[in-house]
Amino acid sequence: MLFDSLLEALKKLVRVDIQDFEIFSKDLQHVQLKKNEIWEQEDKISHFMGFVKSGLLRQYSNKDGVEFTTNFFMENDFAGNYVSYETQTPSTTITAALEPSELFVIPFSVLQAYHRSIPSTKEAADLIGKTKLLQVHERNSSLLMNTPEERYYQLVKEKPALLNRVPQYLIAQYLGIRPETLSRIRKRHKN
Amino acid sequence: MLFDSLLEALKKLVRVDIQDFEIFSKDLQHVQLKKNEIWEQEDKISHFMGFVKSGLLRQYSNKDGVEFTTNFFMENDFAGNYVSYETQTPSTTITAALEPSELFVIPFSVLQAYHRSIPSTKEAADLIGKTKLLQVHERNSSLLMNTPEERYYQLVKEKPALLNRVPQYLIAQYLGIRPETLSRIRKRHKN
DNA sequence: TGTATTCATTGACTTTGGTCAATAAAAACG
DNA sequence: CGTTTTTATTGACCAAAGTCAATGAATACA
Repeated sequence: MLFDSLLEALKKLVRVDIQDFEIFSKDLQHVQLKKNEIWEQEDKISHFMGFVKSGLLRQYSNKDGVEFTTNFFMENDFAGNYVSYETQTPSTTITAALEPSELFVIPFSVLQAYHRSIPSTKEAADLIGKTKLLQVHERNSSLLMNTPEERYYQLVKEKPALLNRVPQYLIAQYLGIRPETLSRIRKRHKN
Repeated sequence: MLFDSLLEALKKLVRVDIQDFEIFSKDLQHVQLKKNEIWEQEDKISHFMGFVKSGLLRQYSNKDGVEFTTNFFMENDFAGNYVSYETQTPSTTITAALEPSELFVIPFSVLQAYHRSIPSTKEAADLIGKTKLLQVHERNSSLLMNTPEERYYQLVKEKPALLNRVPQYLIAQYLGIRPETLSRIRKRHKN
C-alpha cells in the first residue's frame, strides 16, 4: 500500500521480485516536507536517492543572488543529485519542496550494498541513471538550439501538469528567461 | 610507443597492469581521418568508444539547416557518443574531424567484454563516464546561467588551446551565438 | 606563389528579451 | 471573509544579440 507507487515505477524498469522488494523497502526512509522546506542543501555531497510519493520539488542554483531552476521532480519521479554522488563533488544545487511532499529515500551507500544481494536494484538504478543522462543531454540541446518560445511549448507538451502547479516565474527561471518575457510569450499565443 | 598517450591517459584514471594493457590494445582499431571527414554519423546508434591520439574533432547537430556545435575532442580526449550507446538511442549528432586526426577505437561491446576479464577497464570506463556526466551538467549550468560573454571567457580559461585551432564561427556555434557577436565580444576586450 | 575560397570584422538596422514601475489578479492566511 | 502577500500582466524604454551586406584578412591549394 504505502510503497505501491514506487513498486509500480520499478516494475516499469525491471522485473521485481515481491519478496526482494519487501526486504528492500524496509530500508527506505520516509521524508515529509512542508512547503518550501529544503530537502538537500548545496555545498555538500549528496548521499540520498529519493522517490517522490507525492508532492512536487524544485532543484535550483543561486548565482549572484539570482536563482536558476534546473529541474522539477513530481510524484513518481526519482529525485536526487546523483551527479554529486557519482562524482563525489559537492552539490551546486538546492532541492526544496514546492508543495507539501512525501519522499522515500535511501542512502546511496545502502543502495549499493543491495546491488550485490539484489541485482535488479542495480539494473533499475542504472536505468534511472541513463534516463537522467538522456534528460540532461536533451536539456543541453534545448538550451543551445531552441528559442525560449520553443522551449516553453516543448515543456507545455512534455509536462503539461507542471504548468498548473508551478508559479510562472519559476517556469521562467527553468527556461532561462524573465517572468515578464514568459508572460508575453503566452500572450502572443492566446485568442 | 604507438599507444603511449592512451596508456598515460589511462594511468591518470586507474592503476594499469602493462600485460593487461598489451592484450587490451590488440583490440584497438586505428582510425585515420582526413580533415572534414566524418567519424560518426547521426541517426544511428553509436557503437564505438574512441581516444584521440592526435588531431581535433567536432561534434555537432543540425537543426533546420543550422549547425550547432555541442563538443570538441582534442588529443588525449576520450571521444564518442556514449549517450547514444548507453541509452541505445540513435545519435542526434555528427562527429567529424576538424584537423587530420588519428583515433584508437574500440567497439563498446568488446570493451564490455573486457569489463569482466580486466576489471580496471570498467573502472576506467566508469570514470570517463562520470567525467562526461559532470561536463554535460556544467555545460547545462553555463548555458542557463551565464551570458554569452561569460561563456566565452570561461572557454578561454578552460580550453585556451582550442581557440587557436578552431575557426571562430565554430566557437560561436558552441557558445550559442552568431559569429558577428563573438567578434564583437572579442573586440570589447581588446586594447 | 598567386588565385580562389573561407573566415573575420565592421556598420547600419532589426528583433528579441531585459529592466523598471505600475497595476491587476490570485493565493495565503489569520 | 477580508486583508496581506505573492504572482502575473502590461507599458515604456533599454540593451544585447541577430541580420544583412560590404570589406578585409587569412588560408587553402592548384
